[in-house]
Amino acid sequence: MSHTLGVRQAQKLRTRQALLAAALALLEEQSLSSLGLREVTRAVGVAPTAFYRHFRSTADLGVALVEEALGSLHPMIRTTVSTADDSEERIARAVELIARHVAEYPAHVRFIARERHGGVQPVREAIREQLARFAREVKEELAKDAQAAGWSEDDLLMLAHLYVDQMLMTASLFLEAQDASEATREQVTRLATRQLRLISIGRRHWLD
Amino acid sequence: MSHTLGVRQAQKLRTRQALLAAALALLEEQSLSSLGLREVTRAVGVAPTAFYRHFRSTADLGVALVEEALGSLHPMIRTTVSTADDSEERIARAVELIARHVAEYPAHVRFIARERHGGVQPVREAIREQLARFAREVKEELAKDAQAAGWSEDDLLMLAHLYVDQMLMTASLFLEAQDASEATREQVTRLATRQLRLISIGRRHWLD
DNA sequence: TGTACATCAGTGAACGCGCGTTCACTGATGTAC
DNA sequence: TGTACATCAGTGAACGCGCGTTCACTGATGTAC
Repeated sequence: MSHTLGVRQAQKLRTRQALLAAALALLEEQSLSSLGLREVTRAVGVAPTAFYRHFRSTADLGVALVEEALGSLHPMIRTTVSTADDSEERIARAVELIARHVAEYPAHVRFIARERHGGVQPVREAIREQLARFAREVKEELAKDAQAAGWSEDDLLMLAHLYVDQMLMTASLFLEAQDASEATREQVTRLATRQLRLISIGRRHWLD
Repeated sequence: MSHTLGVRQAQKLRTRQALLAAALALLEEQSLSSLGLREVTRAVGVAPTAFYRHFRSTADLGVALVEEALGSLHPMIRTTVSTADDSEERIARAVELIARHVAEYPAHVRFIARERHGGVQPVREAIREQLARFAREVKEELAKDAQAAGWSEDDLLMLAHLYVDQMLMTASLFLEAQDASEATREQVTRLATRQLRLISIGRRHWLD
C-alpha cells in the first residue's frame, strides 16, 4: 500500500495550512495577542468552530507558526554564519542572503521579530528555544573554523548568540525598508555590513 | 502669582498618570495591540468615557508611554555608553547599570522591547525615532573619546546603533531572568560582559 | 465488488459577555467684576 | 470678599457588534467483511 495521505487527512492538512497562512497574513498588522479565532476562520472561509479541529487556541496556532517560520529561517541563518569569517566578500554575501530571505519570507521574519518579545508566553518560549537551538548549531559551525583555536566553548556560544541576534536585527531592518527606496535598502546593507565587519574584527583579536 | 497647577489641572494630570501606570501594568501580560480602553479605566476606577478626556485611543496612550519609558531609559543608556571604552571595569560597570535599570523599571523595559516590533504602527514609529535620537547622542559621546580619531561620522553612528541595540538586548535578557535564580542572572551578566568586550575589541582595531 | 457500520472534519444556531463609542448630564473649579 | 456665569473632568445609560465557546448535526471518507 502507498503511503499518500487519505483524502480526508489531505483535506484536513490543507485546511490547517490555510488557517496558518491566513493568520500569518493577519499578523502583519497586529500582534498574536489580539488575533481572533473568528478573524482567521473568516479569512479562510470556514465556520469558526472548524478552528477547534486544528488548534486549541490562537496561542496554540502561534506555537505552530514558530515552527514553520523558524524552519525557513534555519537554513538561512546557518548558511549565513558558516560563511561569516573575516573576508569582505563573505560578509557581503551573508548580508545579501539575509536581504533575500526577507524578500522571500517577509511575514515569517515579521512574526518572529514581533512575537519574540510579544505578549503570548508560550510563543515567546517556543521562539526562545528555537533561537537557542540555532545558536548552538552556529556555535558548532564556528568551532570548525581555524580561528576558533583556543576559544572556550562558552566564548563560542557567546559569539554565536551575538551573530544570531545581529542577523535578526538586520532582517528586521530590511523588513522595515521593504517598501522604501532602493537607496534606503542600500543604507541598511551598508550598516549591516559594517556591524558584521566590526564583530569579525573583534573575533579576530579576541585572544590577543 | 505662583505657577503651581490649579486643583483641576492637577487632578487631571493625576488621572492621566494613573491611566498610564495601569496600562503599563496590564501590558506585562499582553501587547498594546490587544489592550482595551475599558480594561484600563476599570483598573484605575474611572468611567470608560473618562479615557477620552486624556487619549484618543489606546494607540495614542501607547505613544505617550514611549516618551515616559524612553525618558527613563535615556540617562541609563547615555551613562552606560559614555563609560563604554575598553577597560574591563568600565564594561562591568555598564552591565551593572543595565541590570539595575531593569530592576528599577522592568515594565518600561518590557514595553519598549515588546512594542519596538509590535503591532501598532505609530508606537513602533515613536520608538524608532527615540532610539535613533539616542544613537545620535551616543555617537556624540563616542566622538569625544580619543579612540574616535580617524573614524568617519558614519562609522561612529554605526557603532552607536550597535551599542544601543546591544543594550536593549541585554536589558531584555535581564528582564527574562528577573524571577530566575541568582545564578541565571550571573550568567546573563557574563554573556553581556563578553559581548560588549568583543565589540570593544572590534572598535579598538577598526582602523588597523 | 458491494454492503453496513464507524469515523470525524466541518456546520450552523445559540449563548452570554465585554467591547468602543455617543450623548446629555453633573458638579466642582476657575474667572470676571 | 462675594456673586454670577463659564469651563470642563468625570459620569452613567444606551447602542450595536463581534467575540469565544457549547452543542447536536451532517455527510463524505474509511474500514471490516
